[in-house]
Amino acid sequence: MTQTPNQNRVVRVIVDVLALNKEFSYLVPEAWQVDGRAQSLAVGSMVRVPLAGRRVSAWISGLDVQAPPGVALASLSTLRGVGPSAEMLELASWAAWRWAGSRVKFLRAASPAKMLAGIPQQSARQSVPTGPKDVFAQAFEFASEHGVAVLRTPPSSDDVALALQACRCGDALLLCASAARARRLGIALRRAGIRVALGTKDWALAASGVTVVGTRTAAWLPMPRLGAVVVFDEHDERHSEESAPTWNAREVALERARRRGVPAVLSSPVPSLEALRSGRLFRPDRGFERRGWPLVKVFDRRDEDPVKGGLFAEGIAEVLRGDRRVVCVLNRKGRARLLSCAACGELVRTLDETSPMLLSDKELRSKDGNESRPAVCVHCGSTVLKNLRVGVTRAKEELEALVGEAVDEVTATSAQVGKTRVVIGTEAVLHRQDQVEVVAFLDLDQDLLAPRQRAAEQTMALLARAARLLGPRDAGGLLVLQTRQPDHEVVRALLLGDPALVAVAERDRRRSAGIAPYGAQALISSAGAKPFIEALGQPAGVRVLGPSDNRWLLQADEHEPLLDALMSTPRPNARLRIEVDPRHA
DNA sequence: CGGACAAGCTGA
DNA sequence: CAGCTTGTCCGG
Repeated sequence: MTQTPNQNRVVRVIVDVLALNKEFSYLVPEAWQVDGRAQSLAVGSMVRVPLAGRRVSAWISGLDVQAPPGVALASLSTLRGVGPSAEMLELASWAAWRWAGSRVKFLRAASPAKMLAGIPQQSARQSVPTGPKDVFAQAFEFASEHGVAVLRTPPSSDDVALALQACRCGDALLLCASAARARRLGIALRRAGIRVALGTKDWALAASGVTVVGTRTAAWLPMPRLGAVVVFDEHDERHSEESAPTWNAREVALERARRRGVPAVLSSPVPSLEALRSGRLFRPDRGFERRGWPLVKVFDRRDEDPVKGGLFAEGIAEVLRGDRRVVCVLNRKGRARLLSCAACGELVRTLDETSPMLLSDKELRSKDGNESRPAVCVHCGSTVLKNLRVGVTRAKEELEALVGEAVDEVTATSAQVGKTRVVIGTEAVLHRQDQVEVVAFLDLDQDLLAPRQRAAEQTMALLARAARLLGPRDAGGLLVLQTRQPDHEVVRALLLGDPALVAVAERDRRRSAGIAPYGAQALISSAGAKPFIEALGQPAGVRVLGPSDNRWLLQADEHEPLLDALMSTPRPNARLRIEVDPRHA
């Protein structure tokens, strides 16, 4: 078989059909050779192709390929426009492996929403004046040499200064956890004279070669002259996609930086273990960091009169009354009730003190059912246990009585912010309110003891958000915690302004449980789980646990053997959900 | 995914 | 047995 050497006679494509994990070959129409369309075809170009009697969108994955033998090829239908670069195609393939998902999902994220015929390139690279030789500069210096640096900054740290530091390396990819924060940063950078693409709507601008600011989806924007990566609040769960594939923007950005050989800086007031494992930690001096966290006041509720002790600790009224703006947080996620001893105030917990036990049939039982004992306090032997659960709505009434004025309730569904001086709500209230002087966590134990693997870490993240709302220590804000666990590492970390305490405790927990980043897990569920597990067999280095509740858990010491096995196992013709590194397992 | 085609079910 | 539903296969 002969082939004309310089013309794209046959091309390979990835069709935009989620369930089709296969590539196809097509002929380039003769007419395209004449009018120049054939010459403008590139890997990543978006086309339409006939497939099984209909027309579907597709990405070119290979030019000038050998035609497969014995197949009558159809021709490309239309040239739609510019698509992701060959580099982004490869990144999408990597992400499909990393999160055991469809490459098509990632290619869609990397493609423009509106079709473009071409991209004009920006003129010369922008220069940004050098800044002070601070800890930001040190982190970038290290990352330029070794790839990744982790920057532990206090909650109210300066995003713009860090972003400018990144821009000194060239076009920067700057990922934020929320759209509001990304917008604020983008506008500030534009004001500083930096050319900025803000979010996926600016795909064409990004492709022309500028700095990119956005939320997790911006990790997929084209950046022909990428010079540095910063992930702000890298610990924030909003960097992870909730639905499968559950990809994480920090990991995608790191891989992108690694492939380009550009520095990546992960910044957070409470760095994740994933971050701490991927690069060296940089932080400002202890005094500076402490001053970046607000003042903390802990109400230790173990010492209280067990009969009188309601939702509010003795002495908290003085803090909540007055003229300061107050936000009270009471999370009532989950249905689990929480018991405490009416005599000594200790919480009723499992022997390892990690999760609450509930009363069922006059017996205490752990949530997983593995542990049970008579309804007696293990600390003092009292048989009188009381329910500590109070919902936000009732708490609001009690709070109104306590402070002697009206209190607004703010929930995730109520769109408006609270108008009263004192406001109460679930953690959603921390997203809504502004200009707050006191944040009081009325029941921190509920968060600390939540039946989730990462409860301590998530609580710390929540407290960091509250701390950001309050501002640095000299702003005069106050963080109030009501707890029966004043010695918990989260509480101590806050009192000392030292988030490392949580990281150390969490590291030990995860190491012994074999959870990422000290191991790899995948949760297999839905109707197709059973046939999939059967087809998977027993791959080397992978442990298959379950089924429990029709879900299987796969474990491995490293990601590679697990992900390779997931990728090479054929998918059954049924709904299948694979969650790599699940947050609750 | 969605069309094609085959096998299975229903009703008169 | 036509006419319809449900299942399985496969696409260039």
